[in-house]
Amino acid sequence: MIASVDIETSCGVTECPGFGLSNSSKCEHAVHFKQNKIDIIGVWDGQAYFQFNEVQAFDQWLDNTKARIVGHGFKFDYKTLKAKGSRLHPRAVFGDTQLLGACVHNKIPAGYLKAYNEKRKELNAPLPPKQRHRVGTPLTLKTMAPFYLGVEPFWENPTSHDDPNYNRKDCEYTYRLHEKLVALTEQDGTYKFYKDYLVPWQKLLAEAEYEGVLIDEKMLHSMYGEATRELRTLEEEIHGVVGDCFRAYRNTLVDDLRSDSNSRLERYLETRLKDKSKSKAVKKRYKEALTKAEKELPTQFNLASSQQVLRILEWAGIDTAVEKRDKETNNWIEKEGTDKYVLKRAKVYTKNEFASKLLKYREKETEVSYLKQYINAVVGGRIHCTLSIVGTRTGRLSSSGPNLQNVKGSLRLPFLIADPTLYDIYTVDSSQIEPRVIAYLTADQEMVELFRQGRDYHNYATHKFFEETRVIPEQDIKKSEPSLRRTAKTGDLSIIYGTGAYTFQTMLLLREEMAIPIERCKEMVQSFRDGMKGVIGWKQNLENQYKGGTRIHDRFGFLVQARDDASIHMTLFNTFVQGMASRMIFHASLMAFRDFCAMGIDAKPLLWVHDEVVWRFPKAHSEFCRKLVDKRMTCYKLETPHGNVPLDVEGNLASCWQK
DNA sequence: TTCGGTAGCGCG
DNA sequence: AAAGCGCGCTACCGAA
Repeated sequence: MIASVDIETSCGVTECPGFGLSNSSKCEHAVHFKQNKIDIIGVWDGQAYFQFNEVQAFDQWLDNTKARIVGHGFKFDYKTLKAKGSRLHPRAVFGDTQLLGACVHNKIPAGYLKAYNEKRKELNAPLPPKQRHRVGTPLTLKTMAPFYLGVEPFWENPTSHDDPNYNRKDCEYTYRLHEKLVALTEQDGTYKFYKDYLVPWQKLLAEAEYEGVLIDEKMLHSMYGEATRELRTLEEEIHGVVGDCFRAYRNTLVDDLRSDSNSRLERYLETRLKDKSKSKAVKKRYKEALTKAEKELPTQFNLASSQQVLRILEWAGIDTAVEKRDKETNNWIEKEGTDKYVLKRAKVYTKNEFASKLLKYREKETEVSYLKQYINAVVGGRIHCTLSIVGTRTGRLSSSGPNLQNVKGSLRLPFLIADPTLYDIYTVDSSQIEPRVIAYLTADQEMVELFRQGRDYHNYATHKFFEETRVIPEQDIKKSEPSLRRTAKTGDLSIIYGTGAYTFQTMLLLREEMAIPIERCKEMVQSFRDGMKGVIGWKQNLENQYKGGTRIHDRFGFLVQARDDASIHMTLFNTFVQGMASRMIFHASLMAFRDFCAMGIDAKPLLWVHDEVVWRFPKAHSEFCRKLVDKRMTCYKLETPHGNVPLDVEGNLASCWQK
């Protein structure tokens, strides 16, 4: 028997002012599986609706019926149920309509969503803030049920989320949606991908999110304190330098206030004031208000304001002109910017010291804001991010709440990941998986041979970029031409995806602080492309097929799609390579995890950063586990007419997360 | 006061 | 076409 399940939750932190509220401005506890409480567990078995308030009753029902459960975005429900003591086993979880929705070809069109969200806006207007209808996306039940089932859109009262009637509706619609979307995906030929990969992947993610990663809170706080102090020093230094500039800026603000005050006063005296004898008193009032406003003006620049930084940069003689693409017309337009590119340009081309100062400040400021995020995210000594498997078009994972896929290398020290007395932490990444996947897909003979012979891709690329280096044996490039190799490394992957000379120049400036004339960049890009004719040709052919309506699937059965609002040339091939690489790594972690489970070894992957996986291994078995994980990551058969492309991994066993 | 868009930045 | 792609988060800022 299949049954759909949906739970309603609210803040479960008794000392929180939002306690018991499902959707309040007080807190976000209702959506954290460790901080929420369950108000309703609703179940629809196709015939009848049941409701439980206690997980024990739900477990009892599950034991009796042996139901196979479907849900919508059920990972959250699963974690919450488990955290409240439910014995719900992953085996009992049969499907998820959100994952099905990601697989069906006929997705909700943009126009439909637009209409939905306009209606939403209308209904939201009279509602109190923070208690409004949430935005409808292509994968929310609120939009999927009306679209695929033809039922009326249903607008829950957002202030009382625990209304049993709404829960019943959610359960029923999930149940019907499941039947409908299974049929649709079977027609589309995507059901197999959903069943064999997405559902098991989702279950693995649920286990990892549930466990979370252990944090050394003491270290985290001390790093935050230290970074904050350093930031303050850098900030003071900058404010000390820009004093003149600030006073000029402040004068313009004062002038603005005065002229604004004057014009409002005049208008008032002319049009509103009937009793002219009161004009003196009015003037006095305006004068006082003006003085007060002037007193409240800032006493120093806000360095987080790009508008104000722009003034500083102009004062410091830094060129702020940048050229960007207009989103609508796709034309190049002149703009002003204060970003890293502008600052590095000033630092490298004109040796501007102020630019260096600001770069240092910005870097520290980012560290502080990241550390703050992590401090706020710790619950019970751990951070539990959410890993979304349908959040990206490419099929990569995305991480949120907080995003643990963009943690600066220098900030990874407090991430113990798991109890160091019991576990070793294994950080393993797949070496150069994207060019390897490219070699496999394109079956380019040179690239296949390159990897088969265990050679280095960046050395190879250096030969493609710089004709004059071809007299040097490839294996000697790294030590005899390190600078050229770094240049090649900067562009050897992205140029295949579409990077041109101008972007290449920018990347060289940002990453290597190299100042290369554009003509030289053009030559390098051209030279590289000429050397990669096989790969570029395959890419072109893929794009032509896609334009002709061919459905492109990767070896997992994943449908490869270009971005709607961008050119196929820029996104299709990248999507194929990036996504497939990520699926290979993720699936390898599932295979290894299953191996460990079968052997009774308590090893688990806890974090995925695209081509990097962070595991915890029981100390007694870590060497064995390491070998098995490496094997699972490298055992894919990437067959080409020129032989199989080998894979390679680089792993590090330690007591915390390694860079 | 809130909302939505933008700028900027981190990771792969 | 001077065409890298893929994400999430914070602060700012103008409009409502």
